[in-house]
Amino acid sequence: MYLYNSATHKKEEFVPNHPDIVKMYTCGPTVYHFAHIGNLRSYIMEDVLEKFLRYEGYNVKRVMNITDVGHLSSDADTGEDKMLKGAKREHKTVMEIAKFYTDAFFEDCRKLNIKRPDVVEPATSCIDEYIKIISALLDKGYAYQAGGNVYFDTSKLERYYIFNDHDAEDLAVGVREGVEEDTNKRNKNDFVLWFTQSKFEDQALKWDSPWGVGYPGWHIECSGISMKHLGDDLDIHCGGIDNAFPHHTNEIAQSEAFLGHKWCNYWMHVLHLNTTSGKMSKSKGEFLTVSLLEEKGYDPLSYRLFCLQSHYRKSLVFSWENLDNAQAAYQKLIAKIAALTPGDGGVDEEVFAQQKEKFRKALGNDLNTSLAVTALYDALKVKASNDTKLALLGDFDQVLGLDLLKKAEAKREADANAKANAASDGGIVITGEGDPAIDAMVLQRAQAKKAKNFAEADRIREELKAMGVEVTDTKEGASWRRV
RNA sequence: GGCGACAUAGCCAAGUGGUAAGGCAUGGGUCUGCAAAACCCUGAUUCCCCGGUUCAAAUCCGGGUGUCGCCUCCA
Repeated sequence: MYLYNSATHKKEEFVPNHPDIVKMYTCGPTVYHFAHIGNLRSYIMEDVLEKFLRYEGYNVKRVMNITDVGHLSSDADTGEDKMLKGAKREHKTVMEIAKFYTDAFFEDCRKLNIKRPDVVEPATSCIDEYIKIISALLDKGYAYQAGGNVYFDTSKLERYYIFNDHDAEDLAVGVREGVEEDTNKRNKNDFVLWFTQSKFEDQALKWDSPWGVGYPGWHIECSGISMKHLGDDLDIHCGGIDNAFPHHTNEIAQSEAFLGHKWCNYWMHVLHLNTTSGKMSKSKGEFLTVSLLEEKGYDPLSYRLFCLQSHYRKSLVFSWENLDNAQAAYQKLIAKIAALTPGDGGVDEEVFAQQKEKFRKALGNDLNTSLAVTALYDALKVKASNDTKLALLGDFDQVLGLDLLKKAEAKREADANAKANAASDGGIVITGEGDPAIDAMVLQRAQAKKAKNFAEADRIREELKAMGVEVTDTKEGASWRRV
C-alpha cells in the first residue's frame, strides 16, 4: 500500500521494518475534558489505517498514550494547568479527572467503532522510562540543566526541522498572549525534558528524579511510551496535524539522539475538522461531543461516514447540513442493504474478487476512503447475487466500521416483528410494534380512509403523530412505528 | 513575519496529460386521496484567477488570489 509520509512530503510505498509486525503509535488524548468530534476525526482515520493494515494481512501492534501529566501548559487566558483546571472545575482530584475522561474517551470510541489500541498507556505510569532517556541524553551531551529544569539542546542536531523548513530566526516566540519566552533556553527551539521549576505553580503530580522533584516535559512521554512497548524502532506514527511541530519534531529529536539511529519511518498527520468559523476547539464555540450528536438524533456512525467521505489529508468543515447529508446517506445505505435477502444465489467468487480489488486499490492509495465508500455503492449496483453483495459489504465493512450488516439485519428484524405483530380486520392489515391500543387507532384511520373520509383519517394521523407514532400506508393497510 | 497544506456543481467529493466518477440535497416523473417510502430521470461547455508548455491540461511549469494549519499545549 501507499501512504503519504509527512516526513518526506511524498506518497511512499509502505514497507514495515520487520516482515512479521507493523508497529504503530498514536498520540492519544489529554484527558481533562470530553473529546470533541474534531479530536475524534483523527482517531477514526487512524482506526481505518489500522484496520486496513490488518485487512491486508499485516500483524499490527498499536500503542496509544493517555496524557494525564506532561503537556500541562497553560490555557492562554489563565495560566493554569489543564488537568488541574479540570479537577478544580469538578471538585475532584487530578487522577479522578483522568480516569473519568479516559473512560469517556473510550466510550466515545466504542460508539464510533474505533477499536481500542492493543496497548493504552497513561503517561504517569512510565516515569522511569523518561528518566532513563533524559539521563542518557544528558550523558551524551544532547541535554543540559538550567534554572532547575532539564532542556534538550536542539543545536546539537544536524537536522532538527523535519516536517517543514523553518528558519529559527523566523520563528515567532511568544506570539500569542500569555506565553513568555523562557530565558533558560540556549536556543529558541530547545524544549523541556524535565521540570522542577514551573511557571505554573500547583503542579498536582510530582516525582522524584536525579534532577529534583518534578514532572516530565511535554514531549518525552510519547518517546518513552513508544520505546517501552515497541522497542527502538517504529513503522508509523500518527497524530493530528497540529502535532507535527513542535511535538513530533521534538519526539524525533530526542528519540534519535537517544537511540543513535533513525526511529520512525512513516508519519501520518490527519488534518482538522473545522467549523465554518475556523478550527474546532474546546475553548471556543459550540463544544461538539458524540453525546451531543446523539441527543440531537444522530447516529454516531453517521459522523463516521461523514469523515470517511472525505480524505484525511484535507481539512473538513463541519456543519449540521453536512452531517444531515451523511446521516441521510447512511440510512439509505442501510435500507438498501436490508432489502437484500441473504441466502440467495451464493457468492460469485469472480465478481467478489473484482470488486474487492477496487476497494483495496482505493484504500491502498493513501487511504482514499472516499473512493472506498464509492466501492460500497458499486457493490450494491453490481450484477450479482444478493449473497455476493452481502459478502462484499461485510468484507469492506471490516475496514470501514459502519456496522452495515448488523444495522441492516436489525432493520430486517424490526420489519419482520412489525409483520408478526400484524392485526387485521376486514381485510385491512395493520403492522406495528405490537400495541393493541395503537393498532386500534391505526385501524380506525384505515377504515376512515377506506370510506374516503380523509378529514377523519388525517385527524387520527395527527393525533398519533402527537403521541410519537408515525403511520405509513401499505398495500394491505397501514404500518406504524414510534419515532 | 516565517513555514506547511489546500482550492472541482448547493454540500461531501473522485480524478496524477486524452476530453469531468460516486453520494447527499434540489427539480421532474411513476405510485399515492394526500403524505411517506421505493423506483426512474435531472445537473459543471467546465475544475480560484492570469500567463506558458503541448496535437491535447482540472491534471505539468511560472506568477497571483483566497482559505486553513503550525511557530504555547491542542487531533
